[in-house]
Amino acid sequence: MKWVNLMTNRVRRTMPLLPISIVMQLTELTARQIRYYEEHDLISPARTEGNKRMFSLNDVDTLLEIKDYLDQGLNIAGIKKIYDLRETPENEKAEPKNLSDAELRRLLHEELKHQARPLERGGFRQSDLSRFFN
Amino acid sequence: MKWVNLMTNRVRRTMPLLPISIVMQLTELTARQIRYYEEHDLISPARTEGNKRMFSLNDVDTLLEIKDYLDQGLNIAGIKKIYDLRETPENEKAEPKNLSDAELRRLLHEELKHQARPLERGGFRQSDLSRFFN
DNA sequence: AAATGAATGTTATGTTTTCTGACATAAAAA
DNA sequence: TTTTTATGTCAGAAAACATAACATTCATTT
Repeated sequence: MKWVNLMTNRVRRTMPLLPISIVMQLTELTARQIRYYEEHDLISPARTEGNKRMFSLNDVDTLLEIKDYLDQGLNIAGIKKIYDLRETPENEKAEPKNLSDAELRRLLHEELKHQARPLERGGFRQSDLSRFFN
Repeated sequence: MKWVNLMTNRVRRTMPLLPISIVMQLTELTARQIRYYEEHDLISPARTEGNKRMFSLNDVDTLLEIKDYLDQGLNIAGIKKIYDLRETPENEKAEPKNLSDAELRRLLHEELKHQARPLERGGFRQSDLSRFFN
C-alpha cells in the first residue's frame, strides 16, 4: 500500500511511461501534430528499443503548453524561441538575458500585431481536463 | 504550467495509461505473470478498442502487492481471498466479517504451516523502486 | 492574383508490440 | 507418484506505431 503513494506522488515526471495513443487522449492532439512538434524540437519523447515513442508527464505538460501558445496565436518558431530561452543555463542567463528578452518581446509583438486572438477557439481549457479527474 | 501539478498530483489512479511493457518494467514481472494474475481475477486492466491491456497506477500497485504476497509464500487463491474480503461492501461486512476473518486466519495459517518464509527471496524490495525516482 | 510557407490531414507500407492459445516444465501439494 | 500451481516458451494474428510522401487550408508575401 505504501507503493500507491510512492507511485502517484513521487514518480518522476520525466519517466517515459505513456504511448502516443494515451497522449493523444490527454492532450486532444493528433499523432500528426505531436510528431510535427517533435520534428521541430519542441519535445523529445523517449523511444523504446523498437523505436516507439514513450512520453513522460512532462512531455504531456509541454504539449498542453504548446497547444495553448498556438491557441494564443504564436507559431512554432515563437514557441521554440521561448523554450530555447527557458533552457538556457543560469550562468549564461545574466549577460545575454536582456538581449534575448528584448528579442523575445519584439518577436511576440510581431506575432500578435496582426492577429486578433480568437476567443472562440474550440481549443483546450482547464475544465476540459475534468473528465480525467474526480 | 498549472497542468503539471494537476497531472502529477491529481490524475486519477484508476486511469488506464500504461501499456503492459511499461508495467513489466515498473513491476519486474513478465507479461505471462501479469496475464496469469488477470486470468485469476487479481487485476482487471482496461482494454483498448483493439483489445490491448491498459493499466492504471492502481493496477501497478496491486501487482506490486501481489508480488509481495507471493514472496511471502501466499498462493494465488490466498491473495484472491484477501482481495475478495477487501472488496466486500461495508454493509455486508458486519455479519460475515468475523466468519470470513476466521476463515482467512485459518487459510493463512494453513499456507504458512509448512513453508519457512524465504528470507533470501530475490524479490522486490522498496529500495528497488529507487531507480524510478530521485 | 499568384506564389509561398506553415500547420495539419490523409494514405501507403513496413515494423514493433500485444494478443490468445497451446504445450512444456519445475516445484509444491496431495 | 500423480496432480496442481505458477511460469516459460512458441506460433500465428491483429493492433499500434513508425516514416515518408502527397494533399489541403489558410495566412503572408510578392
